[in-house]
Amino acid sequence: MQIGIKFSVAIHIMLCADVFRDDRKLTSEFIASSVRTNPVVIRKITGQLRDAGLIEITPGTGGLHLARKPGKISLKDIFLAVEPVKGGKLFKIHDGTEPKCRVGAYVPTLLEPYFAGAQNVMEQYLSKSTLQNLLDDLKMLWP
Amino acid sequence: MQIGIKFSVAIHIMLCADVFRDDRKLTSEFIASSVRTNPVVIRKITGQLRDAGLIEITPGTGGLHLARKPGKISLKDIFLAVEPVKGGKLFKIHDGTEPKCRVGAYVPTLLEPYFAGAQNVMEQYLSKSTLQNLLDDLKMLWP
DNA sequence: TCTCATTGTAACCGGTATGGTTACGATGGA
DNA sequence: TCCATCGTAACCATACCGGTTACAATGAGA
Repeated sequence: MQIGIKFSVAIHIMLCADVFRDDRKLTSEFIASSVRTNPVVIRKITGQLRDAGLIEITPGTGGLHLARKPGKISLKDIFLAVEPVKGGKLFKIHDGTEPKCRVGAYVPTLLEPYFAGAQNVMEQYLSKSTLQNLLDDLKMLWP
Repeated sequence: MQIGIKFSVAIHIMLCADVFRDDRKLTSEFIASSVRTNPVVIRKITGQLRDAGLIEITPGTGGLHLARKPGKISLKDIFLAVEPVKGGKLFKIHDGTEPKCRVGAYVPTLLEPYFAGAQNVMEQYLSKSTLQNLLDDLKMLWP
């Protein structure tokens, strides 16, 4: 079990959106060439980022840009935009347990807050890192 | 994308192991009746818990018991025992990105520490909750 | 030694998610 | 009107999930 690549690709897209902002029109074709995948894969993800209000896309002509400053976009924003976490719960809990059993009857209720807490600290952590942080790091890596 | 029910079932098994310790022999059949699933599902998970050194199982005769005190078993121990997180990395990162691109060339390296950090805080959180905490909570729920 | 409840494990199955691809209509500026 | 581009549906191969059947191996007790 792993969280899929849509999250990392989405971040890749957002970084391109800022870095190439003044240099070129950011088409799905160009971004796909940087990610090395199919343009439709990019368009599916940009669609989700747009729905979440993180980017704006010009249909027809083409091109996209960030909807807010990179310092105001967190990794949590991006994560929630593209990862289909069913019902917002990262951890599944088995249900339909035996109600006559001293353990089975309570397990789902019991686990709920523990799982919610674990998910919460992770999202909290992601919300503290912004696109700006990544951009700063990226520029440090450039020759 | 969600983390599967093996984790919650594994916790369920561990709770049974302690609660019914002195009352009955803990067969996969009995545990399955509490979880309301197939005994083989239980045996597959108990096999992983045994391999991780969290429980001991008597083949032939049947029955299982905790390998250490509930206060010494954390949710992280259980999580790592049963969830097949490939390569230990919770977040996948797309690879094969365009090396000639100022963004593509660095994205995988760039994201690594952010993702590791997010995974780390979650596991850290899980490591702070023990089976004993759950047992205490459970007893509070009993009539 | 034989019996029998139990565990370990392989094989299989339907359902669903993933990641990618093709195809085509809709959009909007030149 | 033309044309590059986006939006979206449809499709595909692969993998994973959760469960099920089947059967050999185990070990206590008659």
